[in-house]
Formats: sequence, structure tokens, C-alpha cells
Amino acid sequence: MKTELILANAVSEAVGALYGQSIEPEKIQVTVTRRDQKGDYTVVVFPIVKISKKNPEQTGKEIGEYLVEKLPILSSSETIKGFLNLTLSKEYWVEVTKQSIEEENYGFKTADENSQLVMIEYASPNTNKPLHLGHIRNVLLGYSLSRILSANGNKICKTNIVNDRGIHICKSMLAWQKFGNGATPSSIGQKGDHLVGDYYVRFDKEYKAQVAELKAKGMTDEEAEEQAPLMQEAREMLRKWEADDKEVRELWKMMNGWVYEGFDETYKTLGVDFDKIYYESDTYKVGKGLVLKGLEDGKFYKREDGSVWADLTKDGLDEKLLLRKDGTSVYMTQDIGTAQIRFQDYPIDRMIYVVGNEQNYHFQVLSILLDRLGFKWGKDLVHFSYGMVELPNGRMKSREGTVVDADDLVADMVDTAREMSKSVGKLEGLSEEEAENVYRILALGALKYFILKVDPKKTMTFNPAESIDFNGNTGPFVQYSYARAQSVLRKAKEAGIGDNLKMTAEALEDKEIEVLKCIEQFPVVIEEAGKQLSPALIANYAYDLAKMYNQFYHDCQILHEEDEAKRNNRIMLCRAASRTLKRAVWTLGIEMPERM
RNA sequence: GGUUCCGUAGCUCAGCUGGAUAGAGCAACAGCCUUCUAAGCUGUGGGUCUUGGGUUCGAAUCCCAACGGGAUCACCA
Repeated sequence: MKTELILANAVSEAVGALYGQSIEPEKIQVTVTRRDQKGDYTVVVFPIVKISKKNPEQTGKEIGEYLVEKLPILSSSETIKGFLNLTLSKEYWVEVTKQSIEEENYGFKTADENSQLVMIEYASPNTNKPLHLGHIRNVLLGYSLSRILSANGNKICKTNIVNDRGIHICKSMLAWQKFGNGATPSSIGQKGDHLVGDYYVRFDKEYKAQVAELKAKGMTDEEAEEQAPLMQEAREMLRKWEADDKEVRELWKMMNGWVYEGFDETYKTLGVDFDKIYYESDTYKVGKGLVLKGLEDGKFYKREDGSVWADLTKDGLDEKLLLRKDGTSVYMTQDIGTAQIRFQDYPIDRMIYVVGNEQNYHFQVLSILLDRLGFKWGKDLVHFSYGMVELPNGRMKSREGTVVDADDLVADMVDTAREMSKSVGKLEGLSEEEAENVYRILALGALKYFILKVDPKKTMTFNPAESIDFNGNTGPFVQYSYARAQSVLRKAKEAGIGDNLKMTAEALEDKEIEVLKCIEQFPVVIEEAGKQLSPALIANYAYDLAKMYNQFYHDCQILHEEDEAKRNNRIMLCRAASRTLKRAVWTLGIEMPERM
């Protein structure tokens, strides 16, 4: 049981015994004691004063004395200004260390047959452009959430819905047909998603030229945009695609195939994956069927022009289009279809969509519609909404070429990690291959931590120069703390200091208890992060622990300590701290280097 | 305009369901490498928590309003 809970229960009991009136344990606030005060846990006594009818000092003192008497894990109590500070016994901390080292799943819960199945959708790219910085935030958040929920004992299904159809893909296809000269990823040595993206850009360029030409001949903007031959050809291609034209479909399959290979590579370098990928080309028709059925059942209505709408005015929203007058489906219809198919494939208890906050309204509507159509999780679906990533000079704009490409960014960061490591002269003695792996781990650790440590719903600024920083509140700092601890453990082993050391309460020092207090909080943090769906909570926790450990590490001797009991304690602390760090950071998808 | 999110140090961000003197990092300045990793540690300076009300023993945190900023309100996805 969590320590906070034990203490809250005990206080509740104490209040009953001392003042003859009960108070529920939930109403008692137990928090970790401020670092500058003596004690480990603090009980706020103000709410109890009403029952005790005594002043806060007196009340705290009485409860404190009662608790120390009854609870063996407590060693002392002290009341300051209405805050009852409790100090736990040293034996207790020895026990915590033991648990955190020996329990494989310390702080984590394991899924069983009664666990909820949570499906998490993330990434959701279009197939006409490579992934960019915005996708990175999305993918890292989604993947981290899956790990956090898994650590909280949920069954997880990671999924991705690929938007593989529509006019945007036709634009790429058309430009490639016209200007590509048969270039393929292998023939020109370019990643498939980048190749296809380049032709999307090419389309735009040629199209604009045509529009300009037409306007010069006296057309209005609208006319020119409408009548430009390229746009007409792209529309024609989409019509052919819809009509299952063999040639267009072949081209579509081939080019999408290139894109998927490119995406897979990016996902792999980022260290994320999916259990099931859905494609809109497979799901968009299903939504149409559901909408028509809903129309029959009177849940939606048809306008004179033949378009189908949902009336959401009772829910405080407006009316939403579900099928165009020509009977084709829109975005919303597709999402309904995808939901249906997923529900058939898996017994989903909870659905989480990781999608940017520009779609808040869409998901509000989707939730109501799914609920209306009878999906049991529709009402409670979670739109995990995150803010945009901005650059120091403003939003990313593809037109201005300020989009930060995902692959380029990772490559840049690996380069920086390599340069910095070499200039500091670290990693000497490692093989080229081993060193490269460390650079990769550091670069990704920096990137992931930088993005995950901020509150998802806030728009964040991504400064390429600063994000690659390896000092201060960063991923590499956490990794560094781990690597140092590993180094101590390695050297202890080399020196023949055995594996089965025992921690002893008598030799336990205050500084060590500070670190252990942090380790003891780990299960609480994981649980809280699961409830709040917050990777940021864990990232900041990991930094706190790493910092505290580093401070501890810095001002005491470990291997050079002559007192054997103290030395053993410190080595054990290294082990406990590094394991907890590694476990914490696992939920963020960050790897730990054994040395750096 | 409607809906919604945000506003904390010069900059980037923490601050959980109200609790003690509002915290980190970066940047600036001053120290610390014959000792287990200096990607580190220690210290100094830097704040009207946007503003104004309210709730109460107690508010950065909860409520209301104002101001400022983002997103969205398409037969695009």
C-alpha cells in the first residue's frame, strides 16, 4: 500500500480515538514534506481543527504523538505552524530500496484478463508528404501514453489511421507522372516519402505558374484556380481513382508503397510502432453505410439538395454535414466508419485519439455522433489534444519552407551529439559502432525529453539550437546520471565488491534518504501520470530524481568510502536510483546508455 | 462574434485534487577537475504569478469579469 494512504488511514483512526469523531481518510491531506523542513510526510492539520476544537499546534502534536506510538514505520513527529511533519524510520527506507531493486515491476502494474483494453490512435499522416516536427510531437505523445497506460495495467492497442486517399495524393501522382521520368526511391536513392513529397511541392509550383498565366490573360483568381489544366487533371484522376480505374490504382498503390516504406523508417528511428494500421481507403465506405442507417432511424436528416446532416443544436453545437449532396463522404463520415471497424476488430473499452487541438471541435462532434449511433465508448472517447509546435520565428509554414522535417531533425541531433561527445573526449575506448549507438540514444533522448516535458495542451516553441542542448533540464542529463551510476556499479564489480550487498539502517544518512524519498514516490507518480495522461509528469519526475542523485553523488565518496556499511549503502542507492530512472524514462520511450 | 485553450524570472518551462518563504533550466556573474564521468556541483543577481473582484483559516491553483495571445466555427482532411 502507498505510504500516503497508510498515513491517511492512521490519522483518520487517530482522530477518532483522540476526539471521538471520525473523519474519512480521503479528507486528510498527506503530502511529501518540503525539502527544507525536517520530516518525510506532512499532514495538514487545519481541516482537523474543527473536530479537535483545539489550536493547530496542539492538535498536530497530539496526533503526532499518537501516530508515533502506534505506527512502527514512524520514528518521530513535529508540528510547525499547523503542519504535522512525520519522519519515517530508517528501516522503512531500507525496505523501500530493497523493493525498488528486487521487484521487476516496481511501480508498474501488469495487465490481466480483467484489464481494460485501451486503443490509442496516433501519427495519422497524409501520404503526400514526409513527417514533420508536428508529427513528432504527436507520435511521441501517443507512444508515451501507450507505455504509461500499459505501466498502469491496461491492455493496449496502438493504432494509426493513414489518410491515403484524396486530391492531395492525386496531385503528387500527377506531378510524378508528368515530371518524374520514372524516378523511384531506389533509382535515385531517396526515401520514398520524401520523393512523393517533392512531387507534391512540384505540383504546387507548376500549378501556381499556370494560375498566374491564366490571370495574366484576364481571368479572376477563382476562375484561374478552377480552370488551370493541372487542377482539372488532378480532379479527373481522383474521379478515376473513385471509379477503380486500374491504371490509376496501380500508380496509387506503388507511390503509397514508397511512402509507407519511408514512414516505417522514420517510426523506427523514433522508436515507435503500431499494433494495427488502418487505411482510410478501406474504411471510408463503412461510414457512409452507418450514416444512411442513422438516417433511416431518424437520427439524422436529409436536406432538399440530398445532403445528410446531423442536428446538434440540442447539444449546444450547430449542424454538421455527414454526406455531400453527391452522396460522397466527408472527414466525419470516415471517422465514424473507422470507429465501427475498430470496434468489430477489438473489444475496446476506451478510445484515445492523439490529434492536434485544431480538431477539438471535430472530436466534440464525433463523440456525440458515436454515442448517438450506439457505440458504448463514444461518449467517453478521449481526444488527447495537443498544441502546435512553433519555431522561434513563428509557425511552421510549408509555403515559406520553414517546416522542420522529422528525418532531418533527428539526423541533425545525432550529428550534434557526436560532435559534442567528441569535443569533450567522451566515449574513448568504445568501438565506432558502440559510440554511434550512444550518439543515437542521446540525440533521441534529448528530442523526446524536450518535447514530452512540456504540458501537451500548450503550444510549445521548438528552438532547434536549444533543444539540442545537453545541459540542464534535458534528457541527456537524466541519461548522464544513469550512466554515472552504472559506472560506479561496474567499478564496484571490478573491485570485487559483491552483488549481494545489504543496506543497513544504522549507516543510512540523511542525504541518501532524500534520494530514497524520491524513489519511494515513483509508484505514485506513475499512477498519477496514468490518471492524468501526462508524460510531462514523469519527465519532470525523472529530472528531479536525476538531479537529486547527481547532487548526492557529487558530495560523497562511494567506492572510496572506507566504512563498509556506508559504502554498501551507497552502492545500493546507485542501483536503486539508476533502476528507477530507467523505469521512469521507459514510459517516455527514452533509452538509457550504459556509458556516455 | 460563438466555442475553447493559454497568460508564472530576460528566454524555455515546472508548480497534481487550494497549504509553509512561488521552483528548475538557459542566459549573466563568481567559485570548484592529482579523488568513483566537470554533459557535473556550489554560490549571486533576477517575480505585483496579466489585471480587478469573489469564495476562506489560507489562492499562482477554485469562481466571475476584463485585457492580451493561440485554435476553431468549410459540401478540406
